[in-house]
Amino acid sequence: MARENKKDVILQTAIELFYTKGFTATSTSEIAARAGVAEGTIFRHFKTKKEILLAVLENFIEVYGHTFAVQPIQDIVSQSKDKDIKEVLKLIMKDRLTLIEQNAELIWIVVTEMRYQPEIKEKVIDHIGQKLFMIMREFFAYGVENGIFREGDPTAMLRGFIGSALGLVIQHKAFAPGGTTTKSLDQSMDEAIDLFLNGVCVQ
Amino acid sequence: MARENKKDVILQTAIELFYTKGFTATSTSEIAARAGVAEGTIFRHFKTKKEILLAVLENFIEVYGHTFAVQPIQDIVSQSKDKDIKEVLKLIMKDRLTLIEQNAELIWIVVTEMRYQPEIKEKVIDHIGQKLFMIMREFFAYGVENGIFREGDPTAMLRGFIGSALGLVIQHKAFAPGGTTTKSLDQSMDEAIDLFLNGVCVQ
DNA sequence: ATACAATGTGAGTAATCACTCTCAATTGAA
DNA sequence: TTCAATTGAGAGTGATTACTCACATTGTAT
Repeated sequence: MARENKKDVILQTAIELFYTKGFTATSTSEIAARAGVAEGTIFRHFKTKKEILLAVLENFIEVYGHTFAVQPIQDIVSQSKDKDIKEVLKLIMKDRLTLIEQNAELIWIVVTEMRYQPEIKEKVIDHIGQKLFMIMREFFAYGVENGIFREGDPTAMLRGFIGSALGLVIQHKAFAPGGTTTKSLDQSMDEAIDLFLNGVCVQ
Repeated sequence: MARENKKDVILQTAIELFYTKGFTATSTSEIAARAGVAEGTIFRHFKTKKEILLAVLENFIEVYGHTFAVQPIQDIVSQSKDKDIKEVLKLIMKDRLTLIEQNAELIWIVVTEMRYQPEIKEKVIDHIGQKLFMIMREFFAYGVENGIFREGDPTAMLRGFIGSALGLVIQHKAFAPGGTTTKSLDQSMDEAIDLFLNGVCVQ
């Protein structure tokens, strides 16, 4: 019941509802009811409903602007000395995939609403896109230099990686319940990473 | 002004608006205004607003249930005899990617709304998912048998392929205008296909 | 304890929503 | 032409929307 708490509860409830129902389909009255606060309280903390979405976006940017982009480089530097570098790469990718999977709700909300609201799109591109692009360039450049990756456009590699991750997440989040999927997420990740690294062709 | 025309005009307008604004954010009055009909006319042809979305879905199923899933197998069977099979594969993938690119609006609407409306999800899984899964199993099984693909789960391969395509489409549809992308879609496709076939690692 | 600002509340508001209803225009068959 | 059915139209409906406002409660500093 602390003061700062209510804002967080509202935000968390909003994320849940935005994910399950969509932004426009979620009413402020429903957020209030589910958060256990009065509707007026929402507008005490957020000027408009859209501002809640923007807060969600900042949450997203915070997570992915830092955790996603900065950490893996530190990891790869500290761990790549004594281990097989391909294994380290796998670990890092798995770590990234797990992060994506864990924040699938945030990702979904931002990616979908990005298409409808240009301001969000710009923010995402500015804060995530460029940073991610630069980091990935480093990431793949490092791999290329050490003879792990072949020559190629880092953007294409990044796109492929994100595509693989998205495919995984979509399958598990959207199709898994009620579908025929019996494999664990961990196993699927291994397959996806292997496929991303080695392709489908016989070598 | 023909009778059957108005229904088509309404549907087409709805697709445009659903794509640019989202389903719930699009009002029936706006559809009516943009389609140049009275609001009552909409409900003469569609019982509810949701029924318009279901009509969009059937449009989607029609296109992808046949054109997308059935035809490529016929193509690969008829063409793989005398041509380099890897080239045939490329052609087919390119064809599929183009189809996805061309129907990106339909795909977006269905994929997003699928998450919110269980009935749509079921229909998509029943009509597209399973069909696509079976076809792809054949597709990759054929490749494995002929020593083109290595052993592996067709589902993972399918997921990777769809991921690659999604990454491409997302990049081009969501980021391209205003972004730093200068490459043609064709070139990006080649890169994506190459990456999907051979992976990022040095062989 | 008192004062003051910050936070919480819920009834209230105008606008908009999906949808209905009544009636006019158009159609096709006789 | 005549009749009946289908289709188009648009004002009207209750419900719901995001948001406001006057007031109650809380926390903090003096």
